[in-house]
Amino acid sequence: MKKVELNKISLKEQVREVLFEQIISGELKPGERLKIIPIAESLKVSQAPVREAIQCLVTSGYLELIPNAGARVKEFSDDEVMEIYELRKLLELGSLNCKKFDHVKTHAAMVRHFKKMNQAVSNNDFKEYSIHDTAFHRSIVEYSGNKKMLDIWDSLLVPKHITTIIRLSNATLKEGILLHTPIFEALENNDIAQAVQALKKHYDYLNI
Amino acid sequence: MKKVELNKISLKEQVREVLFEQIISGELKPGERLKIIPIAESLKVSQAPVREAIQCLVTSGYLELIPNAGARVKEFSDDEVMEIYELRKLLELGSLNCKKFDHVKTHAAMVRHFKKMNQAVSNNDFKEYSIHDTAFHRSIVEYSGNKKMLDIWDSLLVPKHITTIIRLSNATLKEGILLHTPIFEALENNDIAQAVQALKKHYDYLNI
DNA sequence: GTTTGTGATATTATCGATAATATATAATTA
DNA sequence: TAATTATATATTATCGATAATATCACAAAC
Repeated sequence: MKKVELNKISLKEQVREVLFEQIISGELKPGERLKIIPIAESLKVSQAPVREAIQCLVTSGYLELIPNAGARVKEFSDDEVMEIYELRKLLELGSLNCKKFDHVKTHAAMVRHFKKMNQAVSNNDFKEYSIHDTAFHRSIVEYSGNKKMLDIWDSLLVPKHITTIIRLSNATLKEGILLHTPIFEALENNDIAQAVQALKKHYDYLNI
Repeated sequence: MKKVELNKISLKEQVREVLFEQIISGELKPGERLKIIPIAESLKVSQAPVREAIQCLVTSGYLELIPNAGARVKEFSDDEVMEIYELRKLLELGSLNCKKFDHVKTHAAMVRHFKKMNQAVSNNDFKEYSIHDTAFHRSIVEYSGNKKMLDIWDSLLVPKHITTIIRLSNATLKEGILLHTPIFEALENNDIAQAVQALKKHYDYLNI
């Protein structure tokens, strides 16, 4: 019988996933340097796949490259964080106005994540809250019908995640719930204009 | 005296630039495969820098990677092109509404490029027209004050360039001029709302 | 005539070594 | 002591070779 190996992912890709996980989990902190040989040894691969994985993460904007001095986890200034939020707002509002925007699917996803967000508030579970808050917003862009738009929205996620996970408190969670309610209520009524207003208010509240 | 070598760019970066140039110039056509060893030999470098340059271009979305079968110049479907235009429209309109948007600098740049566009129409120079058309739109995003926004806008440029350069005719050039005039006239009067309307009309004309 | 199998070839993915460069430490001078 | 230089060490950038995988052409079977 022929030996079949489906889904055999390249080492480069596997290394990239490991490093990505370490970046968003905070195990690798902003500013921290990534050294090729130690990483290669710990993962029991040669330098090449590690180098390539790092290159990918640099191009994606998660790492910063200092020539001949390696890559570090990118640090985001307040200005950059503000830029990223501005873009998120723009993309989410733009998604609502896309011709192919599917408000039914968006609303269904929102109901699901909104419930989880409420549970997370009860349990004081910041991480869980953060996950569903993100998914809530993502669903708007997801059903815009514009894949490239979603790619770009996703690319803004890591810096957002890194910089906000620390600042969450129970009070902000409860405020968060209040900000999201009007958005999917508007979509429940198939009122896009109203949803746009509610989303604008959400971001206004964050001074964006 | 100590020998200083400024601007010594890595081979990977140099290879990336060469390949990038070949992609936007059309020398490498959509769908065409990039083979590492021939490229390495022709540029007189080893495989590693070529591989890394290709990885970068894949991550940037200019090339497509088929595992164990190399990279090809990405082909863009009509749907994808439409998505890209939707995003351009969104980013340019969003830029006009940015807090830090500098309409004075934008207008100055526009005047410059508008003149060149008119010259290009007289000379029937499609390439020159295309360059200044792009620069015209880019200046809106450039002076939005949001660098990340400009990065994203730039990343949409290659597919746009590849897919439109072919379709230009003298008639479309003349139409183009008419579409751009109201935009910078609005900015001349410091009327952002009017500029937004003019830009929307421009994209409406293209059915976006 | 179409499908399936087989081997030859081409190409990518990965490897570990070396050259180029930066960083850290010690020695030297003012 | 502070600044400078020399030396040692660490790390990246690049290299060319090998292993793994895909592609192609052609023969054999149905």
